[in-house]
Amino acid sequence: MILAAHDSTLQPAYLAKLNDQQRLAVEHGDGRIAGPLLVIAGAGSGKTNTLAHRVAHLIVRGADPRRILLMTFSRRAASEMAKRVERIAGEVLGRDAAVITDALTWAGTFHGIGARLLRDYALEIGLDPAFTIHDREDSADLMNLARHDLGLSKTEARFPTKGTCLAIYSRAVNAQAPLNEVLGSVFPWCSGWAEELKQLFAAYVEAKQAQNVLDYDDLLLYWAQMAAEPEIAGHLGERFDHVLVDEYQDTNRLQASILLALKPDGAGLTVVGDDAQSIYSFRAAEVRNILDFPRQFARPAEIVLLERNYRSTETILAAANAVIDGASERFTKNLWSDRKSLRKPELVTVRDEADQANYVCQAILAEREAGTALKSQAVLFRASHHSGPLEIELTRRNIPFVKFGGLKFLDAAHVKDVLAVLRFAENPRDRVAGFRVLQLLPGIGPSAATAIVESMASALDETMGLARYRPPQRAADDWPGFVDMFSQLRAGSGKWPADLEQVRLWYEPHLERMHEDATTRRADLLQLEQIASGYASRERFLTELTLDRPDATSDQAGPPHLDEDYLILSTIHSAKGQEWKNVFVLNTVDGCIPIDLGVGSKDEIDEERRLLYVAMTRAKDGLQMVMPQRFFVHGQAARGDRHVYASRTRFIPASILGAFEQTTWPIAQLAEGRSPRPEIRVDIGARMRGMWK
DNA sequence: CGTCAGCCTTTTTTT
DNA sequence: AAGGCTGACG
Repeated sequence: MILAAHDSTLQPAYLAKLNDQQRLAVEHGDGRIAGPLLVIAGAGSGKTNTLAHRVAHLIVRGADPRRILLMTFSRRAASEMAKRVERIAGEVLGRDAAVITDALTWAGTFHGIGARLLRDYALEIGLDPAFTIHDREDSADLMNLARHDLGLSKTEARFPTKGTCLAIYSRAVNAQAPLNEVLGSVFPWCSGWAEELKQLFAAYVEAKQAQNVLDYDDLLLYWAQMAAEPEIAGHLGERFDHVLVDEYQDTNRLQASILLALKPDGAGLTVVGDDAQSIYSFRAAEVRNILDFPRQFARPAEIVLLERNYRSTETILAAANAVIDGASERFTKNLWSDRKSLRKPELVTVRDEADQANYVCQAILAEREAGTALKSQAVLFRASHHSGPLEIELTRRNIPFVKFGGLKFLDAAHVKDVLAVLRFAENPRDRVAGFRVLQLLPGIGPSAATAIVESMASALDETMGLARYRPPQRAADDWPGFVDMFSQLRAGSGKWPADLEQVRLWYEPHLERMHEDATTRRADLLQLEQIASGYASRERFLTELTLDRPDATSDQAGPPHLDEDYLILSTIHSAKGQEWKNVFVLNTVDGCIPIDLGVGSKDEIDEERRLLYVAMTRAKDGLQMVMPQRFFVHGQAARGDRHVYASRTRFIPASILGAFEQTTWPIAQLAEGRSPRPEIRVDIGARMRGMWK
């Protein structure tokens, strides 16, 4: 033993801080490569902490950190994990810990790790290592090109849109299921197009290969294919002594097959998750992955259950347990906590979304007066747009906030434009990028852009092909400047992030020509330059930005500085793994959660229930769930704008109301002796408008 | 060929 | 409420 100096009979102090179950998980194999381990970790049960301890323990016991593969759901989670590992290992190893944990280089998301491995093995699997990665929008655009080429956009009956096509493709890849099965079970309204879709997907795959681009799914698919190749599989598996996976309930079949290929006997494999928090089945996540894990190997996995919750008060947990108890199928038992509290979670009835926004604002400010920083409070919601009215109200009242989930600033047209220029320079075969960039020039539309891209593809050297092209008369003025910039970027004197500044300077005149609000947009580009300076090279920047997009939108409220206090707004999905002292859940009504889309199969409804459970279990001390009674619905030409009335979410039936405190806001409505108003309401405003329609 | 205006559908969550 | 497709105009 290399680290014999550390007496193994003497327990390191960090182990004493864990409970029995946690210690079992940490000490499994006691630092050596052991059989597979499954940790079922309920919400707030110290999951991250336990996993970090396990990694630290492995290192303390002599494992080589460069040979530990740690896969988390987001990069934020990965760096958080690395920090904790360093702190824990530091207790034993002292100053050396920082050096040792710096060597924990294989920590990241499945997709991020996949991208790195594919660049590494590119030559062995016939891939050009300079590949660029398409995000979902880019993929959809490429799908659309193929869709047009095949004449599918002009069919008699409506062919599925680019987004739907991509969703079908992605589902089939990630679930490892045949097209017909996917169509039948998830996209029944597209079943009639099976043959055309097959053709389309074949063309899509060919286009990706011709252009040397990979989409998100490819990062897993190529990895899985590579790992299925016996010679490479051996090499790959040898590379890592320990493989640890967090949030295993949200992995799909493709990811499970990668793990199995990496460690066929499960040796050194640890997975952690909670089936009650599985909320990504729309992404083909497969709960069966975690349920079936123990039986997957010749040597069955050991199972450790973490059921003690350290996060929430008893009353919050009681309410959350009551909600999840209604689920039809479940693996884990109820969590328990000994954090006493007299305060039950609140169910707050408000009149409409405007009142909801007002209520939340005043409640948040009241909590802050009572000493809870804005940062310790969060507002969660099912769909990104649910927070719209609240965002307006927060801005009006000058309450700083940061929103996670939903549209990101990377999706803004001007940011995409600039990134497309960089990607086009990085990989001139990337047609989606080229197409977008070329059409920025006035006088160049779809057909000229196609011609240019073709001319580049047929030339030996892309830059030469570009330079040789004679632009249309109307584009003549802007053409030389563009070619100039492109050549310089291609020549790649390697000055990063100077490249980005050069692109911005070129782009600014176009920005002003195309957008009214050029000033605010330019601010975004400057922010992008800030972000860019944190990356070592153009390739790293492009790859990592695509795989791990900064998720807060820079908002009208202005990007809060790091030292400032700000409120957190987040979709429930993006709130995964986080916790706050005080949590508000918006729109706790049927139609919002569960969301009222499509038919809503039993499985889908179950997932919505788990979503509400995840939202509730984010709260440590205070939980308030707001129920607006009516919603304003736009559109529907026949009816015009109108109100619809909502009722309490079906996941909180009358039988469990006892777990909640029910209140109404504004309080005036509860005035003494005032009887409840009849449920008849008239929207006078809509009537007045209706008079003129 | 490029651009702009108007009509139609679609409508969640994310790597 | 937004994006995509079509058709008319320059």
